[in-house]
Amino acid sequence: MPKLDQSLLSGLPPFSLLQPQQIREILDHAVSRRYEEGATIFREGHDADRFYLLLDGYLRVVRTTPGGDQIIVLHISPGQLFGIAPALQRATYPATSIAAAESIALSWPAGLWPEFVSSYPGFATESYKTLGQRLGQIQETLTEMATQAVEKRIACALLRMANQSGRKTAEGIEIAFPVTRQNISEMTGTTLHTVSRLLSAWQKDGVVQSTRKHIVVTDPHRLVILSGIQS
Amino acid sequence: MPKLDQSLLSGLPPFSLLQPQQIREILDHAVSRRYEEGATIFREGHDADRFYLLLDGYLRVVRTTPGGDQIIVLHISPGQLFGIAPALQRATYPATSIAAAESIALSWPAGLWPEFVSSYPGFATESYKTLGQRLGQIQETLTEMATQAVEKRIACALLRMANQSGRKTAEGIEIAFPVTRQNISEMTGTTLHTVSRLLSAWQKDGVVQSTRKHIVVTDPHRLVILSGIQS
DNA sequence: TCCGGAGTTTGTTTCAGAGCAACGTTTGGT
DNA sequence: ACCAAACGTTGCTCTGAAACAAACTCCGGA
Repeated sequence: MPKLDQSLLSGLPPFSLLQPQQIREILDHAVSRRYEEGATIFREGHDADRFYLLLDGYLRVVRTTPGGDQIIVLHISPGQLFGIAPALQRATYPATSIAAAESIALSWPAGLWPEFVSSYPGFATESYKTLGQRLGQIQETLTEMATQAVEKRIACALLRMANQSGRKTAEGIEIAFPVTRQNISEMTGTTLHTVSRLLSAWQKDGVVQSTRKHIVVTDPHRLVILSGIQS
Repeated sequence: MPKLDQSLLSGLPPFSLLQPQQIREILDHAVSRRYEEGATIFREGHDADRFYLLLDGYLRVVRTTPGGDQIIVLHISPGQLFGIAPALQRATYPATSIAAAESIALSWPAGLWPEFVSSYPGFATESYKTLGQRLGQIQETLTEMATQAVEKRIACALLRMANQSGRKTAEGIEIAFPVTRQNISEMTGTTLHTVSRLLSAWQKDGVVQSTRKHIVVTDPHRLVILSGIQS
């Protein structure tokens, strides 16, 4: 178990109002674990017995259809709570979460949630705020999926990843975790073939630059235009 | 303002644990309003200054794209809280809600939410439970949208409406509020043309029976098969 | 009773994108 | 250093569903 430090939590919104003593309490009850790329943190349908906080890395939250198709519902970045089904009175997790890159997460038993909410000021507020954002985000994805053509959906997906995890580099905005064409197709409800073709075309146009599992958005502005977002 | 009665609330999950005195308090702060079919309760992007409870009728929760396309994110049935953006620390509503049939709703100022949560036992728990279900439901719709063909999506949409608002009649399960082909197309991300064709075909096969704005599922079992759900 | 608009049906045309197939390339394990 | 597996590319075909077009039917209001 890695060494845990107060500073890990004190900078994060759900815990930022707390006293050092309280943070110590929280860490005392936490289990810390490292997950390799591709490892599963919890599975859809399993007992929702813990809730989690991602310290480092990136996660994919994934649902599988009875037919075996997968789709990526959202990504989790460091500092975010996830697997908070227990807070919503759910008996089981509604989706699977998988490490997109090597990741570290803390977790607590589900039974501790009410205690966190009542004992730690701002914790409930911040958690439900996150939840609200997530709900809004999914609604947006749904809308997009229902109304936009494949090309725009893929552009949006790239922009969303760039926004959430983008590192600025000399060439452009680099997506901070490994992404395959298959992954993008699972975010947009298309096939890896179509994604591959589009990415090639965009690369030719100088909008993106990609090697296997690694994407840099070289011309964000043009991608925004392709995504069809206006404002 | 219609007359409000204790029994209106005492049977609903968020309030079922409360004392008559507490319910009286809640009603004292509530505003009750009637909405005609097609009326807007609140609009996407507007200040989230109230939260609501649907007493009677049915609502559509709708999002509009910059391009002017609409999609129906979910339906609200009597007894459900809605417009609870304030509870999620959102400044604005993320979607528009429209009365699908003549409806009656109570509402309270956003500022009262924290008080409800702290004063009324079980209120927070039940509300967040509803929220969890809704999140799960939207994730499911998203998955469906991303992986299933139009025919299956429409079958699923019909089943969902039948489930949520179905009245058992001699002919089958009747959807309790007015639905146009256009509406169904907005739930499934297709065109009213495609919906019309499919509904006609299914009518010929004896699976559904529909007149304008009114649908009865005559053979639910066959519709389940068409929807591709297995278990 | 007639009119107009909202909702529905049906036919035809068109094309984006899925499906299939085959091949190329990178990567990590032994 | 090699091999196998994972990942990516590209061409071709074919179909599901959108787009376009044109009536038809029902309903409420003047």
